[in-house]
Amino acid sequence: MFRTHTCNALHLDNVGEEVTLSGWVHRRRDHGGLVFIDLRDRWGLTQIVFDPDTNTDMHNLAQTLRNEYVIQVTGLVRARPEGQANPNLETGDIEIEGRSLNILNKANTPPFDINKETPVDEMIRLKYRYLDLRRERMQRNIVLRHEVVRYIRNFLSDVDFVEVETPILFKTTPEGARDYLVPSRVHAGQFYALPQSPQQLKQLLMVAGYDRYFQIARCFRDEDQRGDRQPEFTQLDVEMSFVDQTDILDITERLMIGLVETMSEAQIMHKPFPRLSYNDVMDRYGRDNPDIRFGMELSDISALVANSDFKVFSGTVSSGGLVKGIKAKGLGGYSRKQLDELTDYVKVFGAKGLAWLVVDESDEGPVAGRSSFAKFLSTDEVASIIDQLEGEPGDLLLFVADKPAVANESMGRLRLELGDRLGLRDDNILAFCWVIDFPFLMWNEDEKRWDPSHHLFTAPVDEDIPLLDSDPGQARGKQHDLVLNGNEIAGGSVRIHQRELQEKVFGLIGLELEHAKKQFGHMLEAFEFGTPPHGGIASGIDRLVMLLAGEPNIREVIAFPKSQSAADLMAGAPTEVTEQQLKELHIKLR
RNA sequence: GGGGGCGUGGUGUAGUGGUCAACACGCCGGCCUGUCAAGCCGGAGAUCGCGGGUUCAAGUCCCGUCGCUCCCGCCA
Repeated sequence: MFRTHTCNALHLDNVGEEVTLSGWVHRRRDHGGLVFIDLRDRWGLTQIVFDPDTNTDMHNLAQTLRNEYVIQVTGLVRARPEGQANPNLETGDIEIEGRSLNILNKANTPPFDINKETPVDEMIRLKYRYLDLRRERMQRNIVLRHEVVRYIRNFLSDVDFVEVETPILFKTTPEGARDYLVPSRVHAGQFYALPQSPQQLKQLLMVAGYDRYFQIARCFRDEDQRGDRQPEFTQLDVEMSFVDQTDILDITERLMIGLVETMSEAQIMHKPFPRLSYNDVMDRYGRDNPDIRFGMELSDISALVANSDFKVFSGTVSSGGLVKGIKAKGLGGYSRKQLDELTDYVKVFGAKGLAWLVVDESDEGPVAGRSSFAKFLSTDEVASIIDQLEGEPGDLLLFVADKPAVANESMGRLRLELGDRLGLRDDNILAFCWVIDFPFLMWNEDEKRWDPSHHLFTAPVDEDIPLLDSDPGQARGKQHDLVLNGNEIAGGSVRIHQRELQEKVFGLIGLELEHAKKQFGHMLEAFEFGTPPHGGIASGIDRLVMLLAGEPNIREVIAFPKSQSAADLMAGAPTEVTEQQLKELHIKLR
């Protein structure tokens, strides 16, 4: 038997027991006489004391111990001497008087500190991931991740969901992200694709009558990485039959609230979660994943400046653009340099510039002080702008005039930046909200056609179905996104379950029926065998755990993540393969 | 595909044209019987990511390249 207890288990009431512990040498303190060893396992630390008076040979052996040696110790639990307890340790009231020591395995000096949370270059952490995973931060995150997944499984199982595994080797779909392809040996020249999500399969499970399905599903997308995007990631995938959108939102909301209140100390800002329309959030926050922890909403001043002499504003409005502003409370003292920084910030998102105005005090109330543009406007126009943004002396007003997409995106991002600068984004607050009533279709200017704003199988809002013929851009879809502190953490929709409507949508997005049949024939055919109304949602587990753990990127909550260039720095993947392997797969490199 | 940041002993950093590349932690050795980031003393350890160039002289400047990272594009 390697151990009788783990390293976080012993307390004063175990005093007098002979115990055996196994683990890693976390730290050693060698006093020449006494040798103290902090023994570590996943559960915690226990101090072992080796005393030369107890057993000289064993004490000598203890002096040879080094960090990360794997050892087994048997000894007597005893209370620490008066005043020697360590309140920072769960086991800090006791120690083990070492009576026998067995070195199970020696260890090389690790390339970085395991026993300290010192920063280490990410390349080295990834190369020695198995050592990084030994560190407290990663152990905490990986265990949290397990607890999150366990909570989800229990919750959904308790309300009659069935977990079903779906294939990893599936079929390529040219829509959406780039696929990871797997060559077929048996079928020369043909390829499987790794699923970008189990979308089609979960809908087919509804056709099959499983009614309530979920899966902790691995998904694959061959796109460039971000801090919150890995080539393979994990989704909580959910699909339900005989539901409308409200049913999906309600159960997801119950799951999220239960999960977060169990796993996190942070406070949920709004219960129930606000349900906001796409148009509303775009107007107020400039993006479809708003951070509603703080106000500082955007203000559309297009109408106020449509006829002004300032061509940057009026010209933008007359060509269908927007002029949107934001009030940065108390930042009127910003220097030219700081204003230039903010200008550079919005330029990243396509804005051509940033107009600014500092509000000053006067006898008649707030007036324009320093400004990049006020001189081009009438006094009344300036006054109406200050009035609409509720500018007060000392405030800084900022504006972008551009196409709606650019004005919204750049100002929406600027709002987040200002929120950071003003310390308004408190990590101890979790502000969930639903975004619904998305446009059903988005005009694709490059291809001159409509694209589905969510995916091909999303249903339009019932009352908007006639609009599909008359004014498709105005139709809303039964899509829903769950947003947490400005991060999209789940998204889904009610699906189309009737073939006629599905074919109509294919037609709208310019997908030839013949082509559609080739790609999605199995779906279309399935829909004719008695498909229940259904819908669902999928949630990014990595992002969710990242937010719950307070980590800045999802690599910190994934045991073996890829680098930004999609490489595994530990194992060294991807690699070249042998000529023989290529030959079997009918592949010639070029 | 594009833009920014970083790359110096094992780790984290300092060094922005001129001694022998500095400091902390770690490592090795010695001393040390109540530490818990133990302490004190001593020591080893770096062709400054790689290649090229400018210069009397390059860790430092220039070009290229590789890697990590952040962002834009991309991500139905």
